[in-house]
Amino acid sequence: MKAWGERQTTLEDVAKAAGVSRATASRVITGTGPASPVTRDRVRAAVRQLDYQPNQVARALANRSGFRLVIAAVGTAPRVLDDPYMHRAVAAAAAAGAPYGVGASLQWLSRDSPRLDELAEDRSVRGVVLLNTTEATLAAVPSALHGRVVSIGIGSRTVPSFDVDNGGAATAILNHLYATGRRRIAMVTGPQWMPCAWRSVESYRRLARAAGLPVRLVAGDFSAERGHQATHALLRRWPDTDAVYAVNDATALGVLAALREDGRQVPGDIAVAGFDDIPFAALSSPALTTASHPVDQIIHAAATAVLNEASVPPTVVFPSTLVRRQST
Amino acid sequence: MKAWGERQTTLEDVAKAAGVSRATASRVITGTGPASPVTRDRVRAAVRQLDYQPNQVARALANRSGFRLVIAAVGTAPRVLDDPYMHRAVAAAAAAGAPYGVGASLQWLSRDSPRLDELAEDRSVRGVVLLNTTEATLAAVPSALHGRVVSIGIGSRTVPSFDVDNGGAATAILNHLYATGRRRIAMVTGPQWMPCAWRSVESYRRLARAAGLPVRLVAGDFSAERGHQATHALLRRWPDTDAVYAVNDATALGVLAALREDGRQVPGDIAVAGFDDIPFAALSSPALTTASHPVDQIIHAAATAVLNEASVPPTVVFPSTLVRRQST
DNA sequence: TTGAAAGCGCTAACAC
DNA sequence: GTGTTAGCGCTTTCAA
Repeated sequence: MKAWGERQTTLEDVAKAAGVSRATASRVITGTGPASPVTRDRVRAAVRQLDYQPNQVARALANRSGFRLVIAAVGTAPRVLDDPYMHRAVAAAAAAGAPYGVGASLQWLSRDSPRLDELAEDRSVRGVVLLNTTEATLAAVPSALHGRVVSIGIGSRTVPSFDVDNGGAATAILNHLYATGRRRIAMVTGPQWMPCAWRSVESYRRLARAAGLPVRLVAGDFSAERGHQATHALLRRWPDTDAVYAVNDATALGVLAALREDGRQVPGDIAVAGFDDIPFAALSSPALTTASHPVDQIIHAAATAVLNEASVPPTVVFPSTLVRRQST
Repeated sequence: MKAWGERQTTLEDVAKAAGVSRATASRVITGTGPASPVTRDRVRAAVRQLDYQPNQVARALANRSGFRLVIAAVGTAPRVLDDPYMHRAVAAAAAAGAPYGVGASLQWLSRDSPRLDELAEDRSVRGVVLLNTTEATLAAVPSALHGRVVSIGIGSRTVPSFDVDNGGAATAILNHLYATGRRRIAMVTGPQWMPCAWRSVESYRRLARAAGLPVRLVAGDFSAERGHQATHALLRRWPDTDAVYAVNDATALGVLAALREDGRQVPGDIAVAGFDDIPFAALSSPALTTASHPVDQIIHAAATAVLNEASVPPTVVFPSTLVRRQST
C-alpha cells in the first residue's frame, strides 16, 4: 500500500515543539491525567500551530476501541435493509459519528440466530445500535457488548432503549379519529414478532375497550404491499369500517391505494391515518394524516450515547406529534 | 478505557499454531509475498481452527490506511443530507463496507468551498465518494486523494465516475411520451448548478429539436415542493401542455399534486413521468411512470472500487429501464 | 521461502 | 507534574 501525501504531523512533533514528552502531550490533548497550566498552554499552542490532528487509528489501537458503529437490523431476511426507515437510520448514524471519526455500518441480524458474538469480538466495532429488536435478540447480547449497545425499540436491564412514544402517538391518532366521528376503526398492524409495534396495538385495544368500539385487527408487515392486501381483506370482513389506522405510513399508502381501487372516498367514506410522517405522506392523494417520528433525533441520541459510553437512563422516549392532513 | 472480553486471537497465535513466524503468517493471510504450499496450508488451517479475525485497526495502522468511507455530498447547505437519495446512498455504502470492516460517514461539502483537504489529511479516511459533484469540486480534489476518490455523476481525468445512464433514461421516457401521442412536453429540471442532471436536459432538447416539438423548461431543485410550484408556473405560461417530464420522482410527485389542484386529469389531460423509481412512485395516484435508478448497485460498485483501490475505467454507466405505470 | 526486527502513532503504567 | 518504557496487532524491509 502506498503512502499518500507527506508525513503527517504526529504527537511526537507536538511534544517536541512544546518541549515536553509525548506522554505529557497526550495527557493534555486527551484531557486525562494531570498537567501544569504552563505545559497545558504550550501543548495547546503547539497543537494549534502545527494543526495537529490525532491519528484515530493509532488511538483506537492503543485504546483497543473500535472505529465503527454497527447498525444491526433484526429481520427474517437481509432484505429488511432495503427499507427507507433503515436508510434514514444509517444516514443519521453516519452523520452523528462523523465528528468522532466513526463510521456507520449496516448489517442484517437474523431474527432466529442473531450472530451478536461476532460483533462483540470484532475489534473494529466501537458499538452497536439494534433495530427492530426482539426479546430473543436482547437475550443474545453478549456481556462483552454491555455498555456499548443500545436498542431502538424495546430494551432490557443491560441494553438501554431509545424510542418514539409509540403508545402516545397511537392514542393521539385514535382520539383524533374518534373525535371526528369515526366509530368502526380498523387497524393494520406490524409484523407479529416485532415488539416495537406492539404498544400501538395495545393502545388501540385499550381505547376501543374504553369507548366500547369493536376491535378490528389485520396483520401487516410495515410494507405498502401488505397494507394494500390487508385492506381488501378487511373490507371483505367488515364492510362498514369507517376508519383505518395503519401502523406506519408505508402501510397507510397501501391502504389508500386499495381504497381507491375499491371505489371508497377518503375521507368521505372512510378515514385513513398512518404513523412516521415520511416525506411522501404530504404528497399522497389525499395527503395523509399521521404522527411524527423523529428518527434522526432518536438515532442521533442513541449513537452519541454509544460513542460516549455515557451512562444513560434505561429508557429514553421521544415525543410524537399529530400531523393532520386530508385523509381524516 | 476498559478491555471488554477476553484477549482476542492474534496473528501471533496463528503463527504459533502453524509453527511459522508472524511475518510468514501475515504473508499467507494477506496473499502478498511468497510462501510454500505446505506453509500456506498450515497457516490456513490454523486460521480456520482458531477462527482468527485480523484486527482491522492494527492493519490500518501498519498500512497507514483509513477505516471509513466518507460520502461527501456537495450542496449549498447541510440540508442536502436530508434527502432520501442521500440516505439510500449512505445505507448502500454502509452495507458495502461492512464486510471490509469499513464504516460509512456522511458529510456535507460546501459547493463554494469544498474542504476536501481536510478529508485528504484525515488518516481515518479510507476513501471518498463524491455526490452531486460539480466541476469545481473535481478541481478541488487534492492529489493526496487520487486513487481513493470516486464520483457519482460527472468525473474527471483523476476521478473516475459511476452513474446511471441519465441520457438513456431521459430518451426512453421522452420516446414513450411521444409514442403515446404527446406533442407539447414540458420538463421540470434539477438545480442549474448540478451537472449530473444536465444530461437529461440535453436529451430533452435534442429530442424536441429532432421531432420539431417546442422546448418548455422550468427549473426545479429535485424537491417535491419545487415540482409543485414549477407546475403552476408552467401551466400559467403554457396552458396547453400535454405532458410533464420531471427530472426525478420527488419532483414528479409534486407535479402530480399541483395538477390535481388545477383540476387536470392524469393521464387524460396530461401525462406525467419521473425518474428514479423510488418505492412511492408505485403508490401515488395515479401510479407514476418513471425509469429505474439502481442507486444501490452504483454506490456498491463505487464503494468497492475505492476499498479495493482497484483501477477502474474512467466512467462506469449503469443502465436504466422504463417503468410504465398509470400516469402516462 | 522464511524469520528477526523495526516500526505505524498513540496510550498508560510506573517511576521519578 | 513529568518522563521513561512498554505495549496495542499488524506489515514490511532486510538478511539468511
